[in-house]
Amino acid sequence: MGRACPPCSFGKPPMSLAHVILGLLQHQERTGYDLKTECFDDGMSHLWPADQAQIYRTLDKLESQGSITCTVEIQHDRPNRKVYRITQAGEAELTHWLQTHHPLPVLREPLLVQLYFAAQLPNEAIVYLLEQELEARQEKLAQCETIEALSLSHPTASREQELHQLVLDLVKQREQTYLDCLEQAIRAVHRLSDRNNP
Amino acid sequence: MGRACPPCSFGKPPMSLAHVILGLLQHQERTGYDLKTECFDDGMSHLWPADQAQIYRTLDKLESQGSITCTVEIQHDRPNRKVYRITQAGEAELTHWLQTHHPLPVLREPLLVQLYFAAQLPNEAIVYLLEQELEARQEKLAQCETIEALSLSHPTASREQELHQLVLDLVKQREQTYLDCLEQAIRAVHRLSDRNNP
DNA sequence: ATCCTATATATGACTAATCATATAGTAGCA
DNA sequence: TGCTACTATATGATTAGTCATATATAGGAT
Repeated sequence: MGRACPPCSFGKPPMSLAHVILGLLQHQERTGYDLKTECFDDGMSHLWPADQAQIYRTLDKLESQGSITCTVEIQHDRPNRKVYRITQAGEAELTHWLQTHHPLPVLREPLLVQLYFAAQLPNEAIVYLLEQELEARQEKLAQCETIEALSLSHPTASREQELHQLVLDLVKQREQTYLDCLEQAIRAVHRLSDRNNP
Repeated sequence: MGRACPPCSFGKPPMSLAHVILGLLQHQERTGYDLKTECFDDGMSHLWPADQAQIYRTLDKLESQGSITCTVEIQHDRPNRKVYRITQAGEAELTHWLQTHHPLPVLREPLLVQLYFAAQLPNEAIVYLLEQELEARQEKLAQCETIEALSLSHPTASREQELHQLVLDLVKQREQTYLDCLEQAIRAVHRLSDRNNP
C-alpha cells in the first residue's frame, strides 16, 4: 500500500516547524541555541514562534530522518555546540514542501466565542472585553513595527529580503485588520439593544 | 500554595472547548451527539471546530469537575443517550470565563513561511502557491455565507441573535481580508525582481 | 562569597487536538 | 441477503506545542 519512501517524509503530515528549521539551516548552519536566540526569538517570532524544547526535539527528528547532519564543536570555556547543516535530502524535502499547498490553519479565537455567548453580559462588560483585546492587539502590532526597523536598516534589497518584507507587511496588515475589526465591533456593541439584560 | 479552589477550575489554563460547551448547554440541554451534529458541525464550525472524541472527553471532564450533570435516557430502538445539563457551578464558571481576557491565540500560517523562504523558487511557482491558497480561502468564505443564510431566516433579532450575527460578520470580514491580502501579495510577487533565480 | 546571567543541551510531564477504530442496534435500500 | 447510513458513546494512539526543570561552566556584579 502507498509508495515506499523510507528515508524521507513525503506523504506524511505537515511538520511545519521541521520545515521552518530546514529553511533557516539552508541559509546558514546553526546550533539549536542559535536557532532559538537568533531566529525564533527574533525575526521568526511573528511568523512561527517556537519553544526551545520543541526545537531540540525537532532537530533530533530531522537528524534521524537524514534531513540534517550534526557535528560537535568542542568548547572548553563553554558547553559544546552541536552544529547542524542541511543535507541534500533535506534540501529536496524543503523544496518539495515549499511548493506544496497546505491546509488552511484553523484559527480558534476565544474572544469571538465570548462575544457569541455574551448575551447575558451588559453592554459595558462586552465593550470592556473588546477594549482589552484591542490593547493586546495594539501591543502585538507594535512588536511587528520593531521587526520592521531591523529589516529596513539593511539597504540592499535582495530577492530574499524583498520576500521577508512582503511577509512582514502581510502580518502587519493582518494585525491592522484585527484592530479595525475590534473598533468596529465596539461601535456595534454600543448600538446593541440592551433589553433582556441581567 | 495559591488559593485553594477544589471544585472549580478558576486559575487554571484556558480550556476553551469546555467553555464553548458550557455556553451551548446553558442555552439547552444536550447529548454529546447533539453537540457534535447540531452545534459543532453546524453553526459553531467557523468559530470553534471540535472533534467528536474531544467533545466526549471534555464532557467527562466537565462532569467530574461538577460543571455539568448527566442523566441517562434509556432508549430501546437506539443506543441510550447521556443528556448533559449545566449546573450552578458551571454557570458561575462560564460567567467568569466570559468576562476574562484571554491571551491572543497564536496563528501559524504555513503559507507565510513558504513565502518567507520562497527566494529559491521562480515567481510563477510562488504565484501558483498563492493562487491555491486564494482558492481555499474563497471556499472557506463561501462556507461562511452559507451559515449566514440560516441565521437570517430567523427574523426575530434577539440580543443573542444580534451577537451571533456580529460574530459571523467579524469572521466573514476576517476571511475577506485574507482574500484581499492574497491578491495584493500576488501583485507584489509579479513585481518581484527575478534575479538570482534557479 | 554569593548571586545572576549567558551559553548550551536534554528530558519529563502535560494540554489540546486529530485520527482511527470499536461497539451495537435500527432502518432503508438494492 | 448484504450494504450502507443513522444514532450514540468510548477508547487508543499520535502529533504539536508548552512549561518546568536538570546539568554544567564561565564571567561579571553585589
